[in-house]
Amino acid sequence: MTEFGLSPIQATARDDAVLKALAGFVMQEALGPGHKLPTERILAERLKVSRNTVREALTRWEGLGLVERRQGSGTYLKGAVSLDMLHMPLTLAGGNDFTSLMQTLEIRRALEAEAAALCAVRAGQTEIAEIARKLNIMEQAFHTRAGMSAEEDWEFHQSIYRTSGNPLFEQIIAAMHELFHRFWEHPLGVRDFGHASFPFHRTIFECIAAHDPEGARAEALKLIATVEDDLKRGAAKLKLSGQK
Amino acid sequence: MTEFGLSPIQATARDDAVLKALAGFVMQEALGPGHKLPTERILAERLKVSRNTVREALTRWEGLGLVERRQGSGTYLKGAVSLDMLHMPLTLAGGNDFTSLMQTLEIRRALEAEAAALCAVRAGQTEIAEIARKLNIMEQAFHTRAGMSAEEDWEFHQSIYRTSGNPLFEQIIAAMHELFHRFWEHPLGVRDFGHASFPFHRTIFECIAAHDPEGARAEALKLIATVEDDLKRGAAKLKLSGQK
DNA sequence: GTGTAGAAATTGGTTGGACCATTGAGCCAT
DNA sequence: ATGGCTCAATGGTCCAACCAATTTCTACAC
Repeated sequence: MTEFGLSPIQATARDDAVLKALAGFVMQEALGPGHKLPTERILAERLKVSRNTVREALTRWEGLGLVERRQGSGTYLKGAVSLDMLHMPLTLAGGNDFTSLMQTLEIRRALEAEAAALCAVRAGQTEIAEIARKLNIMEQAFHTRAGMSAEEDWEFHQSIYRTSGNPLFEQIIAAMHELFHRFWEHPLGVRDFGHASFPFHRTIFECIAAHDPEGARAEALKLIATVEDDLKRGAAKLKLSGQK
Repeated sequence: MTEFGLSPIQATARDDAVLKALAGFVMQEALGPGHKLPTERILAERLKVSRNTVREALTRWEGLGLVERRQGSGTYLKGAVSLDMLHMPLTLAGGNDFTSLMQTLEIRRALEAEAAALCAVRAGQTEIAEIARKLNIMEQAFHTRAGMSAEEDWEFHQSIYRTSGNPLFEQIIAAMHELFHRFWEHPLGVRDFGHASFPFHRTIFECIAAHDPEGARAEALKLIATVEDDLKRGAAKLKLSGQK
């Protein structure tokens, strides 16, 4: 079954060598997200490779979302980097129809419920306070801006994923989120999209604060159900065009 | 709610333009995995960009596992490419420890249960027959080879994901599966890994055939639980090294 | 004719140097 | 202080080579 961990050694692997050295440097210097790392020219000189090679290596990290390049400014770390890191690029094919939207929600339904349950189990006082903070910000934005609180809403959810203790939840759900919003270029649908989900944010939080995993799971499912409902209503409203 | 579709316009985005053009070319020519795509030099000439830029673009695709470069031979497609693709690089920090294994299982627990439930709802006679076939193959392999049936086991599960009607399940769980097995370089753990999960394959199938979504979900959860249990037992068995 | 070793062409990998576009810091006049 | 200016630093692009692995072609021996 196992395909032997033997990777066919490549005669030329300067890129990887550069990345390994750079990862070592990052760990040694204890650099974290936001920190700026050496100039391409400096790296090229220090590592005794061409600047072009350095660029290809950094391009890989950029593609992995580990690093952000700002022209005229520098290259900055965007995530935690360590030597023993596993990268698993996943490419999802999408379609622009109602079905695809629903499919992203089916994934979210499964993951969101599990993350909420895990969060309820593992959240400590600090994490609960943080989630409460995000919840208050979101509720306030919701009231002052009459429902326009997508940004704060998303941050509230993210704090839950993080507290689940499993980084994969945040990464995968974030991908679903992006996939969903990429198809949502046309807000022709329901005008008050998201209103129905509002009350469940607080009920989810209360279950988490009470360390009630099954309750949190149930409330998360209810929340997703309202979104699915909104979506179906929107699709029915304009079932004239773009159905296929 | 939307965070303003205004993406910070980037003056320079030659790389992306190259990839977009190349994706269009691949679709137009109906190229699939294994096919060879134009030389870097030719692409540079045709697209009126430097070969260097072409290389950075291809490096991105290579990092995403979409393409494979063979020096002296050419660049070959390794996966399906379409214009509307979402690339989601998953990064799992921490390396070779027990925690990472468990994290992939937490994701599988959520998705596997949901997929089984959806499958029970949506499976028709044809799909049920196909799943039954895979189940029989797997059970036979299990008995004749004394438990070594990982390949057939996986195919059985895949047929369930496909029948769920949502391709995202198969893609994401496949990623988790690969992630899991990449950590599993050391079968030092439990000798009869997977034995405990065997009976639940048939119970899951029976629930699906009976169109019982909640039953299928429950059985899927039991199956994952046995795997988690095996894993914990294996970890306890060699808790001397590599625990951190 | 056939097979094989070696030359030649092809192709990705690397190098070094140059220039452009953007950013940010310092400076100066208002 | 503020706004605009210059100017150095930095990432982005381009070019023209050359290196290394692979493939293809060719000529020679049999």
